[in-house]
Amino acid sequence: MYLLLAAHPDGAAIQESDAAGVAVAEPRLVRKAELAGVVSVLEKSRPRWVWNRTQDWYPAMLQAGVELERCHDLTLCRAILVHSEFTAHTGYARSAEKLTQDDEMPVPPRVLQPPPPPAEQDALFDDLVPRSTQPSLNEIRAEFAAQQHALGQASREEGRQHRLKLLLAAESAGAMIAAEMQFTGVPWQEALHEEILEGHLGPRPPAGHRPARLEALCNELRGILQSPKLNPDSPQDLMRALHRNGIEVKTTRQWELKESKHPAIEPLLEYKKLSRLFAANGWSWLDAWVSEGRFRPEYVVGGVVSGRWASRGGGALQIPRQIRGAVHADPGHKLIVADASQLEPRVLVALAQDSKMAEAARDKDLYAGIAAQGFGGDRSKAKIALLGAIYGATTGESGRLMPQLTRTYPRAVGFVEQAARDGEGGRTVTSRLGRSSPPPSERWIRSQQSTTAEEQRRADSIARSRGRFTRNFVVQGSAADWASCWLAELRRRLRTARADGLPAGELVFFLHDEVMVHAPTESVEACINAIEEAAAAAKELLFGRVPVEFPVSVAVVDSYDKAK
DNA sequence: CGTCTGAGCGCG
DNA sequence: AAAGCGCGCTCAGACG
Repeated sequence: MYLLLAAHPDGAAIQESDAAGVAVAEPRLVRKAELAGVVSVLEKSRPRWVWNRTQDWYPAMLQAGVELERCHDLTLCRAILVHSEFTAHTGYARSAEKLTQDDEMPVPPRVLQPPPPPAEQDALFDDLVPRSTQPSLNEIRAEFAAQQHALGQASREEGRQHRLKLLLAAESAGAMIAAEMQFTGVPWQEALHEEILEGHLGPRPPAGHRPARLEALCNELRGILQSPKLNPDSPQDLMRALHRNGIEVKTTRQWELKESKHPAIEPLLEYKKLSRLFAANGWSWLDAWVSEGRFRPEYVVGGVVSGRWASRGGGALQIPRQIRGAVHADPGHKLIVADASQLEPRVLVALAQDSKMAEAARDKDLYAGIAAQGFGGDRSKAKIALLGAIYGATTGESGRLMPQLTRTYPRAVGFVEQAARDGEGGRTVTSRLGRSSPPPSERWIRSQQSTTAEEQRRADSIARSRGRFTRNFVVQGSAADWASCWLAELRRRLRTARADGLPAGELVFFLHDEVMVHAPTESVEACINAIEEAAAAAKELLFGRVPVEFPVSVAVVDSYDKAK
């Protein structure tokens, strides 16, 4: 059962349709004030809600205490279907404008409208219905029908249609999970965060001032470098001061500074580290992003072309290890932090069906397995070589190890090499579930008409760059497919437990290949089972019964810094 | 005054 | 030794 939901001048319009997007009942108009109640009643028949964008509707419903099971996010699904190679031959994809590699927009609007301005926090029920211009019910129905039709035309070869359908469901589930996690928030103890800050920086300084510890280091540097007005935050200023003191660096990056033995280096590196903490995750960050013991970041599902999530505000996907101690479970609760070990190389094994590498992947530590098979037991070499293959390294140690890797694993290396050649040649590549890379950038297209030798060199460089992108895309994108399925399967299991009246954890954080569940202590064991079952289910959904393991490492902790 | 870019560094 | 993929954020500095 599909329920289409659209904004309407008086509130919202709801209409039931079949799987093809054909209306099977009259539309029903619902006033704003009644929407949450009506939706909550309709939810009992477990429909799939079809709406333009999850973030226009779902956050306000969560505020009103209404949780939903499933949806079809037309905007996210459109972005996938328009670009997917599995539907490239359909009228739907052909008539759509494509974004290119250098575009910013997630998807060009056709039926669907641009995003509304950010919602006002204090007008909850007004926001239950999106205010700005929104597609009408007819437009929603037409777009849904067009998407379902395109999906039906997708190639059935090798289960492609099924995989793409799965991707759309997982992406839509992801949108709901993102809204739910933002609503729930990451448990964050401000007092612990402040302790960490004070321990490193000293007491909170007045606005516009450096904390005591940074001030002291700054003065020390000014003395050592004989530069009384030095601003260590200015790379240019700093560079000049270093050169005046005979420290001949080309950049002021950490690794390059570490080369030098000069007495200024140690306090400088210390300054940089602390100044980063102060600027990026200091007291102002705490003021801006943490309230009532929760950090509520905004996730951007589909924010990365590969299918990974991005985030907006608060740097949610870059919580530094330094401050992870502030992420702390509530009383009577635990944090369950699970990550998929060495996800990308394992995904490569399954994609390439490399049975030799699959043997190595039977080891809980894949890199150790690889090391044993061809790198004389040297784990770090094995790791560098394999990551180099996935990223397209050509120089340095990683580049030197490539021939050895290729000899041992011709299928796995051949798979990423093919993706690289496709990208260099301007073709698109596709993840396991059917998310395709964007077509080449304008630069790539223009560079093809090069005539002079100089232009040709430039063109080769642009092509190789695109090759590295597509090489990585197939692996990163398929890993993102896996992670989306993992997340959706985990959510399903947690919801089932809760519906059965059992104590159940809540998903509170997701980071590419890692999830965090905040769980009542008595539910920890069940949560761990759910996490592991979901991982196994995700593998089977993507690859079927292949002899490749996707082990999950699970830590049950009070605070995030104790995981890993 | 605001907006943009590059450097640098945080995360996977 | 510091590369090869994907991001977001802050600051300095340049520009309009």
